[in-house]
Amino acid sequence: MTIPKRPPPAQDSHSASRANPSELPHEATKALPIALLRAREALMSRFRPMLAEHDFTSQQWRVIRLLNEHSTLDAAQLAEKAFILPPSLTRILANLEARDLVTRVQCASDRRRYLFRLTSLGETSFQKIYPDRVKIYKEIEAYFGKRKIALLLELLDDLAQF
Amino acid sequence: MTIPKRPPPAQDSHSASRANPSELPHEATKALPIALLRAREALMSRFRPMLAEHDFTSQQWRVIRLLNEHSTLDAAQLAEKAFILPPSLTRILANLEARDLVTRVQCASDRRRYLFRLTSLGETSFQKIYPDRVKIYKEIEAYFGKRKIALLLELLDDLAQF
DNA sequence: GCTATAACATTAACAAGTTAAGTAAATGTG
DNA sequence: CACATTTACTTAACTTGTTAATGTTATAGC
Repeated sequence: MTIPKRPPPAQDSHSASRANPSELPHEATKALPIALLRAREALMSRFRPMLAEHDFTSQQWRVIRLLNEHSTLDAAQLAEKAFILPPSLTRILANLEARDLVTRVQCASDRRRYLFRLTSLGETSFQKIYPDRVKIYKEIEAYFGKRKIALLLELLDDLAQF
Repeated sequence: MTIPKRPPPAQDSHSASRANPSELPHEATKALPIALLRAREALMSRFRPMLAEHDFTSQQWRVIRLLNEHSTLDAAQLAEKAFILPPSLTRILANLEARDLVTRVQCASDRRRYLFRLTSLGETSFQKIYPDRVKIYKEIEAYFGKRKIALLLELLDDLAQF
């Protein structure tokens, strides 16, 4: 995202520093949804350029990665695991099929479903990208520490139950 | 987002449960970026329908809220505080201006800049929505606890420095 | 003062998020 | 079997995310 920093505003006549008796966050920058966004962006700003060099978006990569792990998945399974809504997934899969990275086979027992699988080109792409991903993840670990990552994951999973 | 749960896959021939000697997350669902996304979505799935009833997206609402707090901001300040990239912000502001919720004034000392301000209609909209927002935030607090929220915010801010 | 450079906002082009509606296949009930 | 309902995926329409390029205004160096 890389929003450029600016010098502090010359003046800011009101309310930015007022009391907050309710103790609820009133500045957008202190709200939980934004904090989650900022933290995620800090990570994605490292992964995104790397993936772009391989001509993938982060969503496309999630699909590739899942198909590498599970060999075949249908659209609903991909949507759930990659946390991508079905309409987005339809487009992403169409893109990946057009690039011959993924193939679809209609499921025999339920013809509403399609099973997706990596092509050999898709597998090759995965193998090329994976080491770069590991490298970045290790940088995150080096900065943040395994313990804090584990703690953060725990809190996030808990919050996700809400 | 509300991705429907599905029964576990009938069979999953390989690698989903293999050893992971590197101790790096290999399942997409365990990666930090996805965990951040899931947690955020848990929150947004509450805010979004409420905002939609008032005909706002969460991004539009962030802009409205910031202009309520700071009375006037230029685009760069809004982009930084709302964590929205300039091209998106341009469209959002155009939308809000078209709906007469926000006005723009060209800055006299620097004619590249525009200062944005809520209209009275914009202020009214803010006042209508704010109580609903507080209500939802209190539900989050009730579920998650102030202590855990504070801890999570701390970790997220730390990670955002990466 | 003039020119090169930087900064602010916008436009363009494409990918993805979001909601609602649509199509086709499966399932359940009478 | 006929019919309504549900499920899986897709399409449509709109908004936002993302990168690159453009036009305009400020600023810095000469």
